[in-house]
Amino acid sequence: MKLYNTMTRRIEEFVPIVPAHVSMYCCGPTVYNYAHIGNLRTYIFEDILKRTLERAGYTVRHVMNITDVGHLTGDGDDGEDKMEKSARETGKSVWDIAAFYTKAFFRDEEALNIIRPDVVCKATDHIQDMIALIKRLEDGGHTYTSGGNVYFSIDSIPDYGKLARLNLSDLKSGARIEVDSNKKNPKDFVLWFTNSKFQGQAMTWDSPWGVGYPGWHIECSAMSMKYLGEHFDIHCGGIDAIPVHHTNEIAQSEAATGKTWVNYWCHGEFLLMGNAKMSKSSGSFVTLPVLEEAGYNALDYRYFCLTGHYRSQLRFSYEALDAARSARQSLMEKISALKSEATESKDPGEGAKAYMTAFDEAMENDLGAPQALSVLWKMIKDSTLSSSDKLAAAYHMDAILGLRLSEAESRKEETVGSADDLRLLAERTAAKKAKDFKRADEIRDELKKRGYNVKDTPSGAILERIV
RNA sequence: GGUGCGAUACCCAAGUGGCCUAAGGGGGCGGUCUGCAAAACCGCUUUUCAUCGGUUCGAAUCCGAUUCGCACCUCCA
Repeated sequence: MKLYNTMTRRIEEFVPIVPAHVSMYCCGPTVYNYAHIGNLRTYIFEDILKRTLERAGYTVRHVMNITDVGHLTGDGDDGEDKMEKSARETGKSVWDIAAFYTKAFFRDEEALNIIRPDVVCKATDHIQDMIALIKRLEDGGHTYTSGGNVYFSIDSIPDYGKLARLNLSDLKSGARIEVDSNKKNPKDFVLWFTNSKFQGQAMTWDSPWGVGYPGWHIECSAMSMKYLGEHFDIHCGGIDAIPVHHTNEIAQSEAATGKTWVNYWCHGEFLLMGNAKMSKSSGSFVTLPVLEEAGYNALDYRYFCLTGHYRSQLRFSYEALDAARSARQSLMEKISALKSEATESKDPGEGAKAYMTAFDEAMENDLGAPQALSVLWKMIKDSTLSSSDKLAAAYHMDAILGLRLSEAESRKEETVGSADDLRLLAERTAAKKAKDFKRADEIRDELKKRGYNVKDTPSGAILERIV
């Protein structure tokens, strides 16, 4: 299994800390709003990574956090809590907001056939773990208190910014924002707030430094170490997390333990909307339910994501999504036909196995999903393979692709349409036989109005729901 | 101002020194089948990889310049 590691900027052979086992932490959603399809692209990438690791023979322990304490918005470390803002705008409590959007998030994940992580941990359930970690940093001399807040001092460690390859002297902190005057170094960041210029925070906890709430980065360090240990294999997220969030996570985690924290850093690229990235803060964004209401299946979006490499920007457009939908529907149609032709389930023959191997090789080479998908199509169209072999190979591939191919309806079992619809269909068949084509076409039009296409297959006419 | 990344045929998108006269999908066109359609199947849409120059026996792939686009240095997947 080969993976691109952001830390080394190279594709490396993956070597786990514990043989045959992978510990993987993924930055989860901040639940103050719906996830948009750009967010979801990253979770699809992580799901594909996990499935591929399992195919490669590893047992994966997958941990994801839910940021329900809210990251801040606006200027520097002293902004307004997004959850507070959302709560104020909707008139609900911050706890209600978090619960509502957490539920919505997992509904989207389910629709996209993303396997639920082994551990899903909420920040608000782990405040004591964060406090303990901050205490440890304080004892190690990595913190200072200023203006009521506890800061992490980046000058207390030798290699701050190594993931992002930040050149500290060239950075213009404050080029776009005002620097917090309490900071000794502009890149220092808050571990614990007791002093916010926004009063009336609903979420506060007691701590050795006073009543307040944790900074943005400490939750991922505290929870990942709690569930995966102080040294684990893979940490995932979106590329935007590299220069600040992951950089600070590394700083505080390695300062606390004094050793390497994570071996492999994997980042998913952005989904572009037109020519710009999709973002929550810009106000307008597309969610999965928006696509579903427009008549797309969530899996059309999953397929769309698979057509591009996870480390390349992918441009979203409805034209591209239409293409993905056509391709996926055609694939389901072919699987459906194979299901009715396949005779017995046995070990696939050599020809099919060659495709399966090519598929796995593409996936295990830094997740070459687009190439893997092309292997699937070539296999499907290979006339030298039996239907049984094709079906077995397709299922093997779908264990990673996650397109729910096995749920394609078999033509044999297909019973689309009500009794009345089927009676009409039979009447059309009779009319055709009697060469009453006028009547036959009338019935076909009527069925179309009812939402079905009529398909004349070698084994007789069938109905297909118009999507 | 600094730092990364990208530009591939009608569209999306792989490929990163010879197996590339560029995978796969979508769309379009033509054909087979059909009473006609739809579906299915077959073929075409492809000597071409932003531009210019260089390295090399050989470049979409490496180097340099140019143009355009994106991202990050503020929260963001």
